[in-house]
Amino acid sequence: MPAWLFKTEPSECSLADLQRAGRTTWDGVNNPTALLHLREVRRGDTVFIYHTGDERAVVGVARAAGDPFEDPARPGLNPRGEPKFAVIDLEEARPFARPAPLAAIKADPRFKDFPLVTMGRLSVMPVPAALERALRDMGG
DNA sequence: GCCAACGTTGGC
DNA sequence: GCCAACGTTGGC
Repeated sequence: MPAWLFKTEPSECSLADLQRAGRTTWDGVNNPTALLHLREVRRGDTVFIYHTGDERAVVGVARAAGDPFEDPARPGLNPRGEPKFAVIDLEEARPFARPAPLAAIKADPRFKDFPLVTMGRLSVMPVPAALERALRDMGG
């Protein structure tokens, strides 16, 4: 099952918020590359949640509750005739026993090509299977 | 608060 | 279509 990493500012939508809400629509992705990745997520996929700002750590994991769909709040088509903005529902958010800090991820050579390290502004990215195992080892 | 990286916008 | 200016993200 593919895995992904979503970034969020915890003051906007934290892992605890996701947990509290149960099933939550993940919206607000604007970056074209991030949207390309978001459209590839499928129901049941694993979604690691990363907190930006002061925390800077992968804090837990959730599950895609369905496939991506057009953002009802932002209708409109891109130049290729597809809906411009996509969103997805997440569920089953649960925290890691120990958050995996960005500093530890950066220090681990297995992550040297991971977009979280190499590409600061990407908010949705694929997590290769080997790195999914590495993240679970680090975090719980 | 600063800055690097990247995207977007608008004049030409 | 080019490119300079500006905006945004997010670490430091």
